[in-house]
Parts: sequence; structure tokens; C-alpha cells
Amino acid sequence: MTFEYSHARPALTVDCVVFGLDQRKLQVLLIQRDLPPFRGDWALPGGFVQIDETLESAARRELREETGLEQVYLEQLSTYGAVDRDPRERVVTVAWYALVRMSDHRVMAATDARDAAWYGIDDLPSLAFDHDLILQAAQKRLQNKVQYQPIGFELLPKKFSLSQLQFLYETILDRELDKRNFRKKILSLGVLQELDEYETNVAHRAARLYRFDRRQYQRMLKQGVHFEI
Amino acid sequence: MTFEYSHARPALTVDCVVFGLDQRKLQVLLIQRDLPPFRGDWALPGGFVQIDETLESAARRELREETGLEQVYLEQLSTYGAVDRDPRERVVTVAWYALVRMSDHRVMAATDARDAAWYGIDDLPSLAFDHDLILQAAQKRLQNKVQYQPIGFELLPKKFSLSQLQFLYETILDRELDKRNFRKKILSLGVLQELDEYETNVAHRAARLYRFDRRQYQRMLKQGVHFEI
DNA sequence: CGGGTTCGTGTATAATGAACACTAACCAAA
DNA sequence: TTTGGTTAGTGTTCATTATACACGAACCCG
Repeated sequence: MTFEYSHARPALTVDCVVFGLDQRKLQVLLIQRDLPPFRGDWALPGGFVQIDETLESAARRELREETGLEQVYLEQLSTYGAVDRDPRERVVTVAWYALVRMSDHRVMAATDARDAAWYGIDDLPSLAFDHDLILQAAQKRLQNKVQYQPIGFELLPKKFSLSQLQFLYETILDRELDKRNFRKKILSLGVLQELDEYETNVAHRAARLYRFDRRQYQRMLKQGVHFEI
Repeated sequence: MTFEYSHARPALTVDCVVFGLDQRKLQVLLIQRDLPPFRGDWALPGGFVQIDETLESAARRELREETGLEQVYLEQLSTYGAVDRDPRERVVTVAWYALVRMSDHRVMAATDARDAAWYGIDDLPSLAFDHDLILQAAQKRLQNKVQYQPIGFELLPKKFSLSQLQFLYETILDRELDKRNFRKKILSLGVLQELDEYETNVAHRAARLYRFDRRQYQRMLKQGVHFEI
């Protein structure tokens, strides 16, 4: 079956920059292309938008199909439409970024033949299309956004220590933070629920665990208070 | 001539939220549709992306064709892809917002048959498609952005008084600012060039005029200082 | 039980934000 | 020319927030 239009139409795709955090570094999930163009190169997971799905649905579907990820934090980044960004034909892509708990989503099955792998953000291969551009924009957006929205928690296990949280901010923002000031600030926001649980299997004093309390956050917003690191 | 594709493709459009500032209020430029759907309704200026132009080019072209505007500040907002946002067929639109100096761009010629007019932001007609949604998002974005980027100047004449600038921020942010604190802050940024010119034709003491100094701003950025109101 | 490692905590000082009122300049109208 | 009306322009004080900084407690392991 074919579809006819009176004017030429750009193809429309979605691409996702998927961030994860491990013990060391911020990571990005890439897939290896097994079709031309850029066959064998690494690229952002993504693909064509189908005619009966929203842009977000398309992004989530591609994530599921290419990387096995579901129910991740997902937000639109920007749309890229350089005329020659795809050598085959005109392709406009709506870029998204996702935050995943690497601990929860250990499994990484690419249901089609391609490979998928995490790469350290400072250790990336060169990417297909304009995907390095998109990735850079996503990183900047993430850096900005974590400072005024509590999205960083999406990268941590549900229960985490304050040191883990500080490490997250230091890693994303790429600068060191003062331990005491950080704890003062984050606790004063009142959006962390202090648990009666502690780290286990550590060779030193175990840290108390906390959980992000979405309800407290909503309440905070209604009072016009701003989350800000 | 027709174009054939093996899969159905969404149509791709651009739409622009054009902001202007007059003596009273923040204004938005709308056009009146003379074709179905939503014939006779007001809508954001916009139209189809052609196969050989970038998204930004398309936005600028549509602005020129429908409103006569050229060389305005233009920035991508977000992309809207609800499946039923256009009753005719699947249409995905890349939304932009523009800031114009209403003083410079008095002329408002719609080269096609439609009407174009400024509407106060608090006095809008109901809009075609999901354009009210887009407009609301644009307003929020503008409110955020003026607070950490010097884009407000794009709405003022090249030479302006500090009172005009304060009025701009008060209007966009929809809250009152303290006169002395505002002046202290904005001057301390060192991005305003003090001119030896004053208002004319005012029935009271004439205010000194200033000009935004882009070079000083760039220098400021390089030193890691942040613009912030 | 000693060494190694991370956890958890408070205070003092500097910088920034917020509140606040009067005189100066200019025009217009009497 | 005087008076009234309107906006311009200007500093200080106090409260709040940001920054810098060090050591004992807890726990594991060998």
C-alpha cells in the first residue's frame, strides 16, 4: 500500500537521549545501527512516528522496541530539521530525553538485531546523523533542569542515601558541592522522607536512606515555594 | 505532481506565537482563517513546512507571508502532535515564539486575504486547533526566559528608559517590582549602555535612555556571571 | 582491637534580597 | 510667573540566604 500527497512531506521520527547513572558516571544508552546509512555506527534509539500515535507514544514505543525500557521519565527536548541531516531524504526528528534507574532496568534487550549499550557521557563514540548535537543539547537541558525540578530522583533507586544524591548532582552539574550545605539545603526543602533503613553491605558506617516524597513536593509547589539546588 | 510513500506521513507545520508590547499590555499577533477548518476563527500564524527549508526558515517565511514581519527574535518552543489536533488529517506542528518591537513593525500587511491583528494577552478570542494550549505554553516560557536571558529587550525600542524596562518585566511577569531595587539590579549587571539622550514629548521630567549592550553581555557570560532578574 | 572509610553534624561571616520616601525636573494650565 | 501634576532618580537598614570550614561517631574487616 502506498500513500500519495500533493506536496512532498518530510519523514517524521523521534529520537531519545536516555540517561542513566552508575557508581562512576552519567551514562547514555546507544544502539548500534545495522542498516544504512551509518551502518555499524552508534546512534540514539528512535524511529518513525506512526500515523496514529502521538509523539510521546512513538518515543516510548521505540524505547521499548529497541532497548526494552518501559515507564521511564520522558520529556520533549527539541525538534531538529536541518535539511540534510539524513542523507537519504528529508527527515525531521523530535528529540526527547529520558531518565532511567539503571539499577531497576538492568535488562537491556534489543528486540531487533541491533546492539544496545551504555556509554559514559565523557567517553562517547561518534554518533550517526546529528545525534551528537542532540545529545549535547540534552545534557545541557538536564544540567539546567535538575537545578529547579526534582527530576534527579528518576536516576536513583527509590531508596537512596544523601551521599548518593549529592553524587548525582555533582556528576550531572560537573562540579563539587559542599557536603554540609548540600544536606542542609536538600533537607530544608522538605521533600525527602527519612526512612528507618540504612545501606547494607558497605565496609563502613551505613548511611540512612531517604525517599523522594512526591506529595510533599506538590504541597510545596502550591505554596509557591521553589525547588532549587 | 504527487508524492508517494510506503507509509502514511503526518503533515508538518510551524506555528508562531508573536509577542509585542504596547503602552498597556503584552500583545499577541493573530490571523483570521479564511479557509476551513475553523474558518473565520483566529489562529496563530503558521503553515506547512516545505521540503527544502529548515524549520526555522519555515517559521520565518510564514511570518513574512502572513504578517509582514521580518528579522524578529525567534525561538523554538515545542512540538505538538496530538493525533486529532487537526480534524482534517494528522498534522504535527513545531511551535515557535517570536518577540517583536511593535514600534518598529507598525505595518502589518497580510499578503494573503486573511486579517491579522494584535490582541491583548488577557483579552484573547478563542483560537483554532490547539493554539490556546500553545499560546499558554509560550507565555510561560517567556515568563521563565526573561528572568535569566536578556531577551526582553527585543520587545522594546532600541533606546528605552529604565521605567519602560521595568514596565516590561512587570507586564510579562505579572507582578510589581520595586523601582529602586530593579534599577540597582539591572544596572549592576553592566549590560546597559547609558546614553546622553532623554525622552521627548513627555509632560513631566524626561527619563534618560539606555541601550542594551550585547558585547558587554557576551563578556559577562564568559566570566561565568549570570543574567538574572 | 586497630586501621580504614564514610556518615553526620553547627557556626561564623559574607553576600544578596527586600522594604521603604523624598527631592528634582519638567510640562501645562491658570 | 506661579502653581499643580506627573514621573525621574536616588541610599540605607534589616532580614534572609549562601559560603566556608573540621572532627568525632559508626561500622567493617583483617
